[in-house]
Formats: sequence, structure tokens, C-alpha cells
Amino acid sequence: MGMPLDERLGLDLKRVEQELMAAKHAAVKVAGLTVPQYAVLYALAGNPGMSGAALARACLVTPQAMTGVLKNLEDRGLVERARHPWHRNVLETRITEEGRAALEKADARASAIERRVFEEFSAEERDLLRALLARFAKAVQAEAAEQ
Amino acid sequence: MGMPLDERLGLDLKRVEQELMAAKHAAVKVAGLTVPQYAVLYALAGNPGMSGAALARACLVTPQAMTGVLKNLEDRGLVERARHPWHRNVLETRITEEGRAALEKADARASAIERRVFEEFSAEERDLLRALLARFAKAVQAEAAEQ
DNA sequence: CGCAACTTATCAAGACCTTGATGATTGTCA
DNA sequence: TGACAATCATCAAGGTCTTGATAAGTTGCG
Repeated sequence: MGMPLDERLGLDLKRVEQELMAAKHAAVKVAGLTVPQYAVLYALAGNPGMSGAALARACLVTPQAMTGVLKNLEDRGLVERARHPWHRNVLETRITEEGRAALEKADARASAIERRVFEEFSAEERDLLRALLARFAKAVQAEAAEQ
Repeated sequence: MGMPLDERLGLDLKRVEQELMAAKHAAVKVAGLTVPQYAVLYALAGNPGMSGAALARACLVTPQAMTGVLKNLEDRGLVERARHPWHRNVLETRITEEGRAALEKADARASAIERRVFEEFSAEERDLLRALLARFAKAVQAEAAEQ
């Protein structure tokens, strides 16, 4: 069968990503949030009134997936949604006071993880890692485009 | 709020992982498989008779998640399950002929992606990337352990 | 022997993601 | 003005993942 497992760099990548997601999940859980919910609140804190479609693009998911996340956040009163005055088809979403409190509680821990990772590397190493990851993605895209 | 977005190495990691998953998803889809299903069939091809719990560990998911994946594979006749002769509580899982056919079809494309990534880097670069990712994971674990 | 600890398997509930399909609204252009 | 394309929101179906809880078989030790 295809490639030997220990040559598949994708496995190394996946393991680290899973480790990161597990840690973030545990971190934001104390604020009663999931990782996608945290990402939405983070985006809304910086850009009040974003549409669901815009949030979907910012969080790298489909609009359908965003609908579900926003529904959960709205049910729990962490965000509010209202029709855009001009574009009646657009629902403007805003973070509530309660949502901001949850976000800050979650961000304290989630940021600590990113900061720890950031400090693990020197500036040169960070650039190097980013460059290698970019080439990784480029290779994936190149192969996907051919298939 | 916590860390600036462009300093969060986790985002670079996530983007590449998403790119890889999307490409793999599309690759194995032509064989009618999902990525987790492909991972299970791949493991079973090399280790006939694995238990669901062992598959869960091999695929880095919970046993509960594996139950669902195996149910779908069994419903479609791609794997067969039978009680272990001694350990009556264990269900031995084996890949069927049909399952092997789907696996080979999927693996041709999935392996091509991994091979393309492999060939993108020199041996030194691969070791470097692996080492950086390992340090990334170590930093995440260190912070998670403290929280 | 008998009970505790571990492993295995699974159900249930909740959340998320995807593709596909459906409305509603807005802007453009013939 | 009317047709059309683009955008936004959402329902539905299928699959995956999580935690929590339950049940059953195996193992080991007092």
C-alpha cells in the first residue's frame, strides 16, 4: 500500500494539530465555550456587526456550519442578531456583555497556549516553521489540483 | 485581547491541516470513503483482526467515535466483525474484499498527496520540520499541563 | 473463591462539518 | 422594467467527534 506510515508527514502534522485542539478545547471549556464558538466571539469582538457569511469566511468554515454555531451562541445569549437596516437579508451579529465576559475568560487561557508556543521558538525558527508549512500547503494544493 | 492573530502559529498550523484534510477528503471520496474510514481500512489491511479499541488508539480517536465509523463500514460491507474465540468480549474486525478494493482505490490518490509533500522537502528539511513540530507539541503540552 | 480493576463495546446527547437544495434580497444590465 | 447573477440565511441528510453512562467479559490479587 502506498507510502510507509513513518514517511507521511501528514501524520506528524495531524498529531500536533490534535494536541493543539485538545489543549484549546480544554482551555475554553472553563468559560463554557467550544473552540469554534471562541473563534466567532473573538472575531465579533474586533468587528461588531459581521454577517454570518463573513464570520464563516473568517473562521474558515462553510456558512451552513456557521449557522449552527451562531444558533447555539444566540440561544445562550452570548451574541445578538438583528436585521441590517439597508440590506434586509443580512443579519448583523454582535457580541453581548455576557459573551464578552466568556470570551475574556476563555482568551486568557487560549492565548496562554499560543504564547507558550510563540516563546518556544526564536524569531528565525518561527519564520522557518511558517515557510516550511507554507511549502507543505503548496505541495498539497498542487497535487489536489492535478487529481 | 490576548495574542495578535498574526503571531498565533496555531493558525498557520490549522490552515495547513485543513488544506491537507480537504485534499485527502476529495481524494478518498472517489472510492466512496471518508478520511476516518480510509484510516480504519488502512490499519485493518496491515493488521487483520484488530479490536475496535485498538483501532481507536491507532486512529487517534475515542472508542465511541470508532464505534460509529465501524458501524458505517460494516453496514456497507467493507469490514466484517466476529467475536474473538477466547476473549468473547472482543469483536475482531477484518477488511472484506470489497473493502480492500475501496482502500486500494482511495490509497492511490491519498498516497499521492503524501508523496508529493514528501518530495517537496529534502531529507534535512523533513527532519527539521518534524523537529519543529515536535517542539510545538511539547510547548502545547507543557502549557496544558499547567492549566 | 470472590471482588476490584481494567478492557471492550455501545447507547445517548450535544456540537460541528460537509454537500446539496431552497428562499429571500440586492444589484446589474439588456 | 424584467431577467439574471451574486449574496445571505437556513433546512436537511450524512458523517464524525466529544463526554457521560452502562454493560459485560478478563485478569489479578488478597
